Amino acid sequence: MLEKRQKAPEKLVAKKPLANKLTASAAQTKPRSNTQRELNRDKLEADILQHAVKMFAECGYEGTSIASIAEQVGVSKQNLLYYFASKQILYQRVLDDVLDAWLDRMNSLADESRDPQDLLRSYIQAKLRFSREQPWGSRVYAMEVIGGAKIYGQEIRKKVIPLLRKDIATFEKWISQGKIAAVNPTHLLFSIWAMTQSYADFSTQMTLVLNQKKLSTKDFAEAEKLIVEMVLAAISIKA
Amino acid sequence: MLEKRQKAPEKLVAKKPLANKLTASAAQTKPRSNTQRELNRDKLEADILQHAVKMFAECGYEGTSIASIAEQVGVSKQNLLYYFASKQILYQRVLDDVLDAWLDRMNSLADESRDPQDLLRSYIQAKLRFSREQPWGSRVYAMEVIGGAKIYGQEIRKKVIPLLRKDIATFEKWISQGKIAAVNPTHLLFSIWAMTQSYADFSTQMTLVLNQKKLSTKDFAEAEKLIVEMVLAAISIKA
DNA sequence: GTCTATAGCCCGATAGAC
DNA sequence: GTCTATCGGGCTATAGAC
Repeated sequence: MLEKRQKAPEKLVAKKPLANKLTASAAQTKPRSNTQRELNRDKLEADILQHAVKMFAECGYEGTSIASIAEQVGVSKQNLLYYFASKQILYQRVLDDVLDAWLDRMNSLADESRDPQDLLRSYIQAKLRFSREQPWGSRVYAMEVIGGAKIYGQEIRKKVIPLLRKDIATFEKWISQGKIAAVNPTHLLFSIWAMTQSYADFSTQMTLVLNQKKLSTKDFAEAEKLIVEMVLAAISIKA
Repeated sequence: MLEKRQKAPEKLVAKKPLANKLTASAAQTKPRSNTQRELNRDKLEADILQHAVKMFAECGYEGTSIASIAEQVGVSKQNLLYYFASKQILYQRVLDDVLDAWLDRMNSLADESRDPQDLLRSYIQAKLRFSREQPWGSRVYAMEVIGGAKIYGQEIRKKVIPLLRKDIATFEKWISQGKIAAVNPTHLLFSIWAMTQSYADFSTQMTLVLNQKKLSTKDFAEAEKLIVEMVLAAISIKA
């Protein structure tokens, strides 16, 4: 099982196969045509990534064949492999993009000019919005973590864990400053993460309960209201 | 993608391949030997299911080969296929057992002799205990749901959704009786589910944050304390 | 960059001897 | 019930023509 995934332990650089240096040198002779080509390449890359994230979310890493992604995009499997040299590189690029988009949205909790209440409200809003707008990315990330993060663990260690620890440290500072109640900061963060994440990961089950085809804007608004209420109640200092 | 999974749309009965009627007739001639055989068969079946749930949790449905499960159990792939006629039947049996064990543990919220506070505390405790004691089952279920419940959706509709709706109805009754605050009952249940479930599904990420090899009893105790606090605070009627 | 062709492997499942 | 043998098919990835 593991051998299959790890039989290529060489450094897999999830970057564009033909780097921009090529573009730079060729741009001196045929600037316009080359720019056009570059645009096409970026467009196709974006197309591939967009379909890949959906298929990985629906079928998992092993359950998704590059042929099926290529079919959705409308290119040949071999052509897809020209842009992404291997399935694992494509998968890592998908997760890179998910993390980048997530990091973009999540403001830091460390802004000292704002109240903990305000910051937590924004944090919950941002994470819920990510679940709503990028459910496939959330799900691919979730499946990777649930399976033990066999492929993307190192990147999670580098990019996600330090951020979570920083958020926990912020909670601890608030507690020591008497700004919020002395709740367990680690599990508070885990709970916020769990509640917001689940609106992407478990939406299938939720829509079955609600008897809807998909979660509506109203559902997310009500979710936000309840989660914010619960978290603010948890950190409010009892009289 | 889908065709592969659904190319066998005949009714897949996830039951023991050789039913007990065989045992009953043979038992009249060779009662002891047959009972012994039956015990061996049950033991082997249990062994297979135990290893299968771990592998499905770690590698997903498509990522797990029946050969790798057989290897773990110590039988041949063909022998495994004698007990479970196909990979999909084995997978469904795994999920059947997960649901059965879960339903066993989860007491109903409908016990009218107990307070909402007590019932919710027990509910959270039971669900957290399931995450702690059967993390693999929880993860297999989670992965199935995240991927859209393509294989097990019908069973979820039949067995899980009605229960969740019943729990929500109980919340609504409590609200109408003035026993708890008028929170959104649906999203309250989603939140409880999310927070408790995540201690199985996201334990990989949690242990990285905590810098531990695995979640400890103490971690679960602290989680329970915070989740119970948050939920009870949410349903407490403001003065 | 896109195509055809195919190598090389793993997989699920079956057939049939014992 | 367990074994050996194997079929038929899908998969990733590469080779090489254009």
